[in-house]
Amino acid sequence: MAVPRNKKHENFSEWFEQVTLHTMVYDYRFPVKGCGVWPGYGFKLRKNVLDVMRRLLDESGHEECLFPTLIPQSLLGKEAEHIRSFEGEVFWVTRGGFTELGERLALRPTSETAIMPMLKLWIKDYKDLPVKLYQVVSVFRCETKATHPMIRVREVTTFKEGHSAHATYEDAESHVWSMVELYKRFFDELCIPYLISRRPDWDKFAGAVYSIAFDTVMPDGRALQIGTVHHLGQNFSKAFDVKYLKPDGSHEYVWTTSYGISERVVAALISIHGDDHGLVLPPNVAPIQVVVIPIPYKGREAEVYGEARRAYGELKAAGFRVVIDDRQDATPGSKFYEWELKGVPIRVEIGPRDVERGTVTLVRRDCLTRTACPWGELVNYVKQLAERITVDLREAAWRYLKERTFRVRSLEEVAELVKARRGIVEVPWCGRGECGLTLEEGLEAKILGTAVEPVMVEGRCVNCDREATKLLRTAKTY
RNA sequence: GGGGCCGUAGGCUAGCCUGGUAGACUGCGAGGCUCGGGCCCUCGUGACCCAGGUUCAAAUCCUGGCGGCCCCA
Repeated sequence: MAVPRNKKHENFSEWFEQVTLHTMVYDYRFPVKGCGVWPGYGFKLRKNVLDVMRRLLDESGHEECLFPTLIPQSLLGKEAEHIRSFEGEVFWVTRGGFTELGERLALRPTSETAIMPMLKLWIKDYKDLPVKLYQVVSVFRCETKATHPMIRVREVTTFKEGHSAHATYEDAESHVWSMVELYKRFFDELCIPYLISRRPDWDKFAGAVYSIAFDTVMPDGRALQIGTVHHLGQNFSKAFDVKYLKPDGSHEYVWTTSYGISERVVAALISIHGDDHGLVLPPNVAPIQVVVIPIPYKGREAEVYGEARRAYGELKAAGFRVVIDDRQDATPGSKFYEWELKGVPIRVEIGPRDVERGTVTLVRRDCLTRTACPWGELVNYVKQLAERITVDLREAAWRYLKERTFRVRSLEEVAELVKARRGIVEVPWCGRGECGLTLEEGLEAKILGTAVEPVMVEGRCVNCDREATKLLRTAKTY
């Protein structure tokens, strides 16, 4: 493959598009703005990531469902605030064949308004609660601003949206925080670091009481929202008239929540771990975990290929996703290059030297270091190496996020850091919306919100100099 | 919302200013030679985003569309 070793930090956009294209993870050449294709290798990666999420949701009592893509205008518009925030970027289907439709149909921008009328049919009394469901679908937003492959698209192809309905505010509230915990476990498994913030009131999900969001920092220093959890209160249940019968015979509207992640998680995974050689994938989601490469030498071919096949067989039997690259028309060097680009976590090399010594050479993708492994230990070594790589990737990623998170006390400092796109900046804040909005405008940056975890807040609001009560996070965003 | 740059084989790109035969590298196919970090050689294959306009002649100039990148608000 004729790929120059792209410098990830020199031109991140280009690196991302080139690496995902050349590894067949994602092809952004489809001729519709903001729409990309997942070829086989990328689809497998995406599937492995989704399987982690499915496992976590299924274990927590969710049921996977599937709702229609088309939502009639009358339903989409039922919750006033909700529609107000989306209406500028909804794709509308107005015609079927040659005839105008009686009612316009929206390509769902998210599914609250498709799910609520069904909950109304499904929920009768308190025994039907809570309802916990999710679906993985495409959602559509006609982005007016610049689109970016996988990061800001018009068809979000991998929207995992969870929805729940509860009998009380408190039940919904506790569900919100248990979903925050679930998302933490999810990102931990993918070795993706995050900051969790309560979004400011002016930027919460349309129709929500409050929104909790996960952000990470990309290699160009911009923050990327990778997950959200919303407490929707009774806003949707009132708009859609979803009530349940209480034990005392009275009726009450249900309390709902919703929470989502998208292919942005895959984008974060690729961007955070990747390097100038290409992808670096955590073993648990890598489509191929181990590649075996024979290093033939004149006169020794039979032994080398034989031992390589033996290694392949042992690893396969042990349950690894393993391939053997025994192509005879490619040199070992070019194979190293290709499999590194694809991010395969562990490479097994077997050459004449290994045959003589009775060893196998293992190379880890993240740091490219070699170790010789005795034959009897192969499966154990690979297992341990995979765990080691996972731990090291996670640590390196968290170290990176910490290096990219700043805590300062003055307007000058935050302005400088934000303008230089150094990452996420935390500042003391009085908690008043007007100060937040003034900051957002003055800094030309997004206010991500306030730290969710307990933090010591010292100092005075960077905008108005009142006593600070909260830690405010801000950054340039996607 | 405003401004700039750009679109040439599968990938990366030269040519465009100054209109006249589209060239390299890589990939792909065949053959030979190699093989512990992208071997090499020969032959073959394959492209001017779309629609108009100007012109004897358009990849090149003009207008519009579609698509991409960057900067500013």
